[in-house]
Amino acid sequence: MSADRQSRATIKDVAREAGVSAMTVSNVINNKTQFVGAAARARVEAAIERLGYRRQASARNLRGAGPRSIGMVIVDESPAFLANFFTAQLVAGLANVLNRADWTLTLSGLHPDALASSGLMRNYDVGGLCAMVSGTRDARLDVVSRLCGLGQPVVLFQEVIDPAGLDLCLVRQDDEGGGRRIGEHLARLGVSSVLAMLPRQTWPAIENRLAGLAQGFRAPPMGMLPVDHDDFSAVQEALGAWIGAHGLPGAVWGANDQIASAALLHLLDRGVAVPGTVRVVGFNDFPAHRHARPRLTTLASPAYELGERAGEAMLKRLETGRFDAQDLCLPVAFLPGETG
Amino acid sequence: MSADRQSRATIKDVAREAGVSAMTVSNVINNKTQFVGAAARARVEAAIERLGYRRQASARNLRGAGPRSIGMVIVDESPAFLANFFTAQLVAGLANVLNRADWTLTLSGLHPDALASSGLMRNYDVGGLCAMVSGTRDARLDVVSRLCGLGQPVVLFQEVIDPAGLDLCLVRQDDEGGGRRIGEHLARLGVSSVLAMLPRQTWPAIENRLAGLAQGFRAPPMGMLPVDHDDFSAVQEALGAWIGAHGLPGAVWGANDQIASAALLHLLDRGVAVPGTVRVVGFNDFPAHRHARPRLTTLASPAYELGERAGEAMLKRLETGRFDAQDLCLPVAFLPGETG
DNA sequence: CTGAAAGCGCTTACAG
DNA sequence: CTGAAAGCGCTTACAG
Repeated sequence: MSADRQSRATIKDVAREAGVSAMTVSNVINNKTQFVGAAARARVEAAIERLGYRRQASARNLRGAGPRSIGMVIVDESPAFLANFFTAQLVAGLANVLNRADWTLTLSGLHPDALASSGLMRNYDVGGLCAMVSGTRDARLDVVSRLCGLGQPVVLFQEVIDPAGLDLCLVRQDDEGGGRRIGEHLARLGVSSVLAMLPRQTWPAIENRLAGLAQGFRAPPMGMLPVDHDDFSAVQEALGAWIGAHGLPGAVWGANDQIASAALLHLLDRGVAVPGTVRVVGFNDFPAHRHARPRLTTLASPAYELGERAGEAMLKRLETGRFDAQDLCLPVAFLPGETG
Repeated sequence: MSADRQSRATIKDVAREAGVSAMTVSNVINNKTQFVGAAARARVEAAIERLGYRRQASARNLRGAGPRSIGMVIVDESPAFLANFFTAQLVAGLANVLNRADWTLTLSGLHPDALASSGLMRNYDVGGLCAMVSGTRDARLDVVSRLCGLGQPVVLFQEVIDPAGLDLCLVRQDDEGGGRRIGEHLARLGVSSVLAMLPRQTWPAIENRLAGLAQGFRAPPMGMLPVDHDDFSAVQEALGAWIGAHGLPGAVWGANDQIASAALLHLLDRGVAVPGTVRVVGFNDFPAHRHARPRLTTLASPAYELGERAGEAMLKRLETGRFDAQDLCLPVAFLPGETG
């Protein structure tokens, strides 16, 4: 049905076809032009074309400088690990940087319990690892220590731990600065009090947003409401109950746009004027929300850029033997909408 | 800073440490239990643990049955190739199936112009290719013929071409059936006329949806309006202009949910009652739309399952030498909302 | 500028 | 049940 394994042309076949040695073919493939005459080069290129030769990556990696692939692992309870827009963008940025440099991206999504027995741990087939890890702080630190124990460079997204002494680089967005920007914005508008709605299982990124918010607002939120952020109705019920007990806040801040959207629609359903009576602000702009009515005031994540920066840092690390910096922090952009 | 290349333990190191031959280590790693005594096995496992040994994939692939990785290539003009929720879900499904079978997923996004000179074409480092290709029909067919020319199995998503004689399997959703379902639904409600809004650069999937719609409605749409589906305002302006010329249709069908959402909001802004005066229906449910008000009536895509099925088909093909079937078509589910 | 030899770390095929 | 030899297709290191 197709060209099978035994019929695949090797470097020797190309060499014979072109009337040169295998070495010369290798030099042509690798663009070591200083070692190859123009005539030989042309004959080799013609032979490659004629035979449909493709270099076998495994053989190259074995003798050469190791695997030319970077692993991206997303450790998450959910099998639909890319469902998240933030993650998908980040992976796209990473893949593009690597591909441009002739590196490959090996993507895997892993349940926390599956990590220990995964091919990622048992096999050596990538030159370095990028990771996005969810779960409790303990679970996350466990994953990180396993990955770092592999003796390969690791880039960790959206995490805050001390990288000293580890072959580790943190790549994250300025969640604290973003929170501060929101706090300042609300303070300037004369908002009296803020209700913060947060995912039940909190994250360092979220904690930083919250810390920034308190700083910028020059006061802590009047309330902190943990919610099941994936469950739209649960978020709304929680807000309803909170308002029943405490009355309307001056503003609701959702730690991400899913929460903020749910809160916004709940307020509108209650007949509360937004932003007249209550202001609503989110975090991590999700393009699908951009056209919802009314448009949510939020912050734009540099997710794609985070992926790019991670790729660049990793390639540089593999080249030089060490990470230039171990903590890269990208700014987030304020995105004024109609709700806050 | 870390265990470097020269310090990586090999199968020989493990063999020496365990007091067995390299062969026995290999047998343990590969679970060929019939060839290894329990005692030897235990000593090998202990040695692996002690040395932190990981099998080198390149060496295994070179001597063994070839690369244990599948390539997923997304050929798209946009560098943010995963921005699309459909694609991201599909990739997640594919990755999970492969990882479970101890295969790896190599992801790349490629601009159409970059394909010819890509590592994908020049190197042999995956056992098979899955592809999602956008662009005009000619451009897409060109990509497909290049991929099939590689002499490796190819799984192609959401495309309709004749796979006869090719080592090719099509994996797609039942776009025609989905369109028919919508047509029947609107006909049953007594809708008099349908305006179809389609992406300017049309796709086989979209054409099939449209064909199904006409069948189910027992009449072609009264109008076909091509729009820039990525541009929210452009979609709205196009609809406004169309209504100015032709009056209100009985229903608007958006070929995808982005278009339908934009159309819906335009109608509401004009003060048109939805679904009272005009019904609105989309296609390819996007979770972020599920909670927009009013909820869009649409169809749910089995995107994650498409990825899973593709992975299963590819693994089976690599095992048996041929695809069981060359055209897999998954059903879509009708998702009634409040707009149609 | 070109080539013959050795070797990367595994697995295959075979002998005991 | 265990092991010594050969070889996968490249690149490295060296000789001409």
